[in-house]
Amino acid sequence: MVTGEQKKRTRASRAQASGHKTVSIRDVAEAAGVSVATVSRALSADSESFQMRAETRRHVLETSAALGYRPNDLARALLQQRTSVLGVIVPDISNPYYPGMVRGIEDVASLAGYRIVLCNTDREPERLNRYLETLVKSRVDGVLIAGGAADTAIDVGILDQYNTKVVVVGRHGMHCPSVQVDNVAAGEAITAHLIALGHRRIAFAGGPESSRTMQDRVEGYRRALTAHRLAYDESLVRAGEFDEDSGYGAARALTRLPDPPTAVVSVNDRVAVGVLAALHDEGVPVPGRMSVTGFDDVSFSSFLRPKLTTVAVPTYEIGSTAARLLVDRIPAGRSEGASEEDEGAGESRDGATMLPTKVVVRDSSGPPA
Amino acid sequence: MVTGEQKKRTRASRAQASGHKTVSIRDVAEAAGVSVATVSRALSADSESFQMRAETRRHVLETSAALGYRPNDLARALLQQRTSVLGVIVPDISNPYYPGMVRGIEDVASLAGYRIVLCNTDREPERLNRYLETLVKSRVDGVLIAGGAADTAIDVGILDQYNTKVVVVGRHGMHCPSVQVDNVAAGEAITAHLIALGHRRIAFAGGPESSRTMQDRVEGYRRALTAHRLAYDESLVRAGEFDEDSGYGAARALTRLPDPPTAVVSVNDRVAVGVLAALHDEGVPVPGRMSVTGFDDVSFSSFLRPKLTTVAVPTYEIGSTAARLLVDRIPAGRSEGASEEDEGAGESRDGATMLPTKVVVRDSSGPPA
DNA sequence: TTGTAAGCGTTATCAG
DNA sequence: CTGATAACGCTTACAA
Repeated sequence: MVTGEQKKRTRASRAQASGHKTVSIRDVAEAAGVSVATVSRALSADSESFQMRAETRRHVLETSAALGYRPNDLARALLQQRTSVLGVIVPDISNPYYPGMVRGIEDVASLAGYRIVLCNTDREPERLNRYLETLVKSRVDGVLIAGGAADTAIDVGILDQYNTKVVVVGRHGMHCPSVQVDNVAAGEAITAHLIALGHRRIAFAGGPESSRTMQDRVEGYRRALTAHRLAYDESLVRAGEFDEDSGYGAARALTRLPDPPTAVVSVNDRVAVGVLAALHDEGVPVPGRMSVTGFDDVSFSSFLRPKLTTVAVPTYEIGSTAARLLVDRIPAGRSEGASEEDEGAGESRDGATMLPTKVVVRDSSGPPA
Repeated sequence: MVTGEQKKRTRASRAQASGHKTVSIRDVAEAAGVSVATVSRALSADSESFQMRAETRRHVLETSAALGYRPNDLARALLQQRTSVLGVIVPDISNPYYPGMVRGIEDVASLAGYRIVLCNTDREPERLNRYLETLVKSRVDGVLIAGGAADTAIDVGILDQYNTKVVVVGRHGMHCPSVQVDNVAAGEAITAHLIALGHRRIAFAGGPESSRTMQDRVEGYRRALTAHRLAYDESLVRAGEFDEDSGYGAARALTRLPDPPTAVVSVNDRVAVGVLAALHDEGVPVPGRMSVTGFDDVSFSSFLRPKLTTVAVPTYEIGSTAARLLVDRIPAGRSEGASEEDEGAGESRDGATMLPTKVVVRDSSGPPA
C-alpha cells in the first residue's frame, strides 16, 4: 500500500514538474483497474494467444487508447535484447549512388519491422569506427556497411561480441556476407563494347584511387585492353573524384594529348556528364570524334543528349538484397544463439551475393572517326 | 551472498546458452573487484567531476577495456529519458532534393551527439503517421519532417505528449518551428527573369499538384505574370512528377501547341533535364527558340549544355539549420520541462527560419527569337 | 483468468 | 572515496 502510494506520487510529481505527461503501462493499469501484466498481455502483438476475458481485453484497449498510451520500445528492447534497429553506413548519402540503395534498404527494413539509422563516413576509417562504436552501444541488431574502406581493419570483434550481425556491400576483406556487383567484369564489358566498335585508344576517367569500386572498374578496363592486345597507357587513366568536375578536367586533359583517345569510359555517370560537357566546350562531337560511356545508369542518363551509353547497376536491389540478407541473419526470438537450423537453405554464411550489371548501349558511343 | 551467486549463475548460463558474451557493467565490476557504482563513475563522461582515487579509476578503465565493455545506451536512455536519436522523415531519399538535406541534418546531429533514423513516406499521409507512431514508441528526442503532406493532420498531440520536439522543413500548418525557402518569391523571381528577357508566353512544367513546393513555385510564376500584366494561361501549366520524364512529356506537349511558349520554367532541375531532352529531340534550339530554367541547382546543372539557368536552393543548409533548430529545442538535462529561460535569445517557438534562394543565370535562358 | 515479482543494464541517491 | 539500492518501463514465469 504505502509503496504503491509512494510510487504514484513520484510519477505524478515528476510529470507535474516537467510539465508533460508521458503515460506508462502502470498508468494504464491503474486507470483500468488491472495489473500491469494484464495490460501488457492485452496490448501484446499476439494478444490472442493469451487466455483472457474478452471484456478485460476490450476494457484495457479502450483505456490505453483514451490515455494515448504508447509502449516504450526502449524498455521492451532492454528486456528482449533486441532493438529492431539496423545501422546503415555509407560514404556519403549525397553521392547519387547511395540514395537508391538506402531506399532499397529502408523499404525491406521497414517491412520487416526495423528502423534504420544512417551514418556518413566520407570514407574516413576513423569515422567508420566511431560510428560502429556508437551503433554497438545502442545495441542495433545489425549493421550494413556500404563502400568506403570496408576493408580497413574493422573491429569485427566488437561487433559479434555484442551479437551484431553484419552485411557488407561491395568487395571487402571481412568475414561476413556481402552483396556485390562484379565491377571488374562490368568494366571489362563496357570497354569491350568500345573495342568492338573499333576503338583502339581508350581512356578512363574519374574516381579516387582509394575506392575499391574505382579500382575494380579500372581493372576491368585494363583486362579488356589486354584481352584484345591493346596497350595499357597510364597517361590515359585520369583518377579524380566521383563528380562532374573530375570528368570535366579529365576530358580537357585528354583532348590536349598529342595522341588523344577516341573513347573514354567514365567511372560513373556524374563523371560522364562532366566529360560530355568538356567535349562540348572543346567542340569535339560525341560520338563522332569521341565516344563516352558512364557507369551506374542513374535517372538522367537516358535524358542526356547524346543519350549516355552506360552500365546499369541495380542500386535499389543491392540495398534491398543486402537488407534482406541482414534481416534474415538476425535471430527471431529474443535470445537465440547460433543454433544450427536457422542458418538453412543453402544461404552461405560469408557468401557473396552477386547482382548482375548490364551494358546499356545508347547514343554516346559509336565507331571511331 | 546467495542472491549474488544466483545472479551470477543466471547471467553465465544465459551467455553460455546463447553462445556469445555481451559484457555488462556488472561483469566489469566483478572483474575489477569494485561495485557497479564505481564502474559507472569511472566511465562516466564527466568522470573527472567525481571524487575517486586515480588508481581506482585507472584500474576500472583497464578492466573495462580488457573486457571490451560497451555501455548499453538503451539502459541509459531508459533511465535518463532521452535517447539521443532524431527521427528524419522525408518523402523519398532517392529524390535528389533530399540527400543533400539529409546530409546536412546528419552532420549537425552527429556533431551534437545524435543519431538519425531515416523514414521515407512517399508522400502518403498514412505512412507518415505510421512512422510518427514508431518514432514516438522508440522515444526519439525529436523529429524532423521534410516535405510531403506535412499539413495532413499530423497528430501533434502524441508528439508533445511524449515530449518529442518537432521541426518542419517547408510550409505547413503545424504549430512548430520550421525552416523554409520562399518558393513563391523564388518562382516569381525566375519568371521575372524570363519576362525581363522579353518573354511573354511562358510555360510551367512538372511537379505533382499535391506538393506544397510545386504549388508555391507555380504561385510565384503566376504572380510574376500578373505583376507584368501577362495572362495566366492554364494550358501552359503542365503538372506531373518531379522527374525527367515529366519534363520530357511536358515539353513535347508544349511545342505542339498552336501558339507555343517561348520559355518554360521547370519545377526542378530533373524536370528541366527532361525538357531540354525533348527540345533537343524536337530540334528546338535552346535558348534560341525556347528558354528553359530549372530549380534547386543540383550538381550537374552547370554541366548541362546549355548550362542551366536555375534557382539555387541551399538544401544542405536547410538540413543543417533545421537540425540545429531541433537540437537546440531539446532540453539538455534529463528531465527538464518547459522551463522559461532556455527558450531564450529571440528564437521564436514557432518561427519560420527563411533561407535565401538565388537566381543563377546561365546559358539556357535568353531573349526570345 | 489475473496478479506478483524478478529481472534487462544503467545512473543517482544515500549511507557508510 | 566507495558501496548498496532504488528507479526507468516493460515482459514473463510463477502463483493464486
